[in-house]
Amino acid sequence: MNNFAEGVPPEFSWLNDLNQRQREAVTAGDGPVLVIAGAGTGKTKTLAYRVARLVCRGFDPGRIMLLTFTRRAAEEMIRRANVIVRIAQPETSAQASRIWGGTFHAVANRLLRVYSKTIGLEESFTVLDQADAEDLMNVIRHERGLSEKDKRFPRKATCLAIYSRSVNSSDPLDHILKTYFPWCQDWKEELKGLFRGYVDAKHARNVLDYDDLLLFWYHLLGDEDMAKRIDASFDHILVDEYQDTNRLQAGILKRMRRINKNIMVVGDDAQSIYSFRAADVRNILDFPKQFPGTKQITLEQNYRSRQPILDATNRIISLARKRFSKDLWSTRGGQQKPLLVTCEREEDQTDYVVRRILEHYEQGIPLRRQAVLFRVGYWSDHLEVELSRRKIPFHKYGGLKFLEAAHVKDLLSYLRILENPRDQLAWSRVLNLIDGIGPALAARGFAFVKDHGFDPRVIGQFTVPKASEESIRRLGELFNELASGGESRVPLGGQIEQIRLFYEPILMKVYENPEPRLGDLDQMEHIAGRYRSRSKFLTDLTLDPPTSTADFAGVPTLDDDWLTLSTIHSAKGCEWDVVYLIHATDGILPSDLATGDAEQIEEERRLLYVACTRAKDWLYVLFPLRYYHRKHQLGDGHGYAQLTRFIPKQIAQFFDQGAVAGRDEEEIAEKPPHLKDIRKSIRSMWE
DNA sequence: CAACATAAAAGTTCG
DNA sequence: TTTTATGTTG
Repeated sequence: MNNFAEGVPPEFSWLNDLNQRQREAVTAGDGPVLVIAGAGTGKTKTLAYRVARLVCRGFDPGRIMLLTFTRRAAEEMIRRANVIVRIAQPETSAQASRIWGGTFHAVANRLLRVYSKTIGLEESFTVLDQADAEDLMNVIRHERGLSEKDKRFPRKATCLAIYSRSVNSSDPLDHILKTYFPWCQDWKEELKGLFRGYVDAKHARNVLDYDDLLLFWYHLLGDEDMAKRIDASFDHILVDEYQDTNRLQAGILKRMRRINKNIMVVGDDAQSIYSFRAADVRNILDFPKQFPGTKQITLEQNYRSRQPILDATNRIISLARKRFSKDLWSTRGGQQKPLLVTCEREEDQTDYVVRRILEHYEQGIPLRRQAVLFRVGYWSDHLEVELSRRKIPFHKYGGLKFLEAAHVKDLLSYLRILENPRDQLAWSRVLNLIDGIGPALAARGFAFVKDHGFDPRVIGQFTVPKASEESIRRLGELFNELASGGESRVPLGGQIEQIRLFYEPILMKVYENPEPRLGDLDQMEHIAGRYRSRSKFLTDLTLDPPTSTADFAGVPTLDDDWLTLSTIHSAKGCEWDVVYLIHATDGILPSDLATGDAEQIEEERRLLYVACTRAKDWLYVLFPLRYYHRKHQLGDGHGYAQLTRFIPKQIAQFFDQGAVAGRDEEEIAEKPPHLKDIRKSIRSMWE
């Protein structure tokens, strides 16, 4: 341990920012540590300080691994750690940015590219996103004749879900089928065959899916020498959101720490909301068993929410079946209870939310510090329309992603071919786009390329019907320019430009409404401008897909201000001054799709808990009584919808209650949360 | 063999 | 509403 020069403030001066428990976690010595951190208890801060302290004590940042749930979380922690390091030890040259930080998947990708040779993986492998993986699964499904109508074999998405759960939970297929996919039980043998075919197909195409990233990492560590080598190259491992890791991830950590036992995991069992990804709360509950000698620290002081909000959220979670008992408390007092607002119709809910947003805005809370949360992406549609109409800027997180749009996938397919010519999915996409070429010809075209040593340039010589001759020749020319002379010759931006020259006429013809799609291509080119390497660009897009329009817009200017709309899942780890939870309706939260068994319902309860604990000062829980356009069947159509079952009477009393009726009627029985300053509003019209 | 038309069925949350 | 299997036509 280097202790640097005198005159530097002793480290306890910056450790004073922490409470005693946090400090214990930050300064914990060697060995396994489990931190149970309730919502808003300074989890990010604790991890950032821990990283900073390790760096200050002389650990090489390149030998620290920080696993988080999103890349943004990792970047934020590393940024904060860097700031602290620079204050604590201005003379150090240690850069926290050299840390191995990111999601399990992203770190796996990085490790696997280093060790690819040892496990018989070609370094140029590409990563399939979910849609690609589904498509590939579908190819095998057809090949094996499992798709005839009378068979009613599970659809591609279901097949992949079953496969994925098997991989991630390390449970036997039998058990998975019985528990989660009982209607597919009769297909056990066929599914096994399908999965074998799927694994082979990925191998042949030199691609990995998301699950493979973890699986290959796990198996890489299965070799004892290799495991020792990798173990020895990381002094410390820190894991955030441990409650949302699955068995496979736990297995990886176990194998990463066979010798060195320096591992700290942080999480909150009350916020476990990813069981659909095979996350297993037992991971965090059993951690002390997996790592004997674990030091356990619980953080209970909440720095986020005002006490009345905590009173309500503590009650909500207190109804959960089993949990690590902890009661959050805050020194942030206040009188304002959270609000429970009954709305007559969805329109009333929208009106109410928009009005409150503007009021808070005038009160001095910028849009950036307000957020609207919902269970499922499309439930914000109505609100989005209204926000656009009123020109209130917003960014939406979660829900459909740009990358899933067909035209974006088209464009990326050209790049993927250049990167990995064995990627048959990309080939069939690109070939099918040419008029007159369908699945059969595309397959022959791929075989043709394969017979010529996977050189994409030869596609120009592939014989096709007259109508397609010209197009295929130009495709050959395109690849000729881009694939010749190594990657460096044409910069990524130029590559995309040339591809667009070829692709845009096709796009105009194939899609009915091409204008907004052209705009998306502009944005793709714009993002690509930030990358030098094509391979990095492609993997980044799949491992860290842009989740909102904000990611596309690049660095926002300072005076930009926008409201956040987000699914509850994407809101994890975030906080806002004002939070509006819309559609807190039974049937939506809990989702009708998730009321199968008690465990699923419990998870929906935690979802509500996560949503409510995002709020610092103001919390609004809204639910409309009536739905006209029923996107899902809510009970028996005509009846009234009901408030979520997770806020029964005895809990509702921790909320102030209000109701909103039609547009023209006034609010009834509601105590306004603050006095409206009408003069100020009127005046502000002219500012 | 590609392209379009038709009918039925499923439909979340994310890396 | 979108996806998926199948039927019909050029």
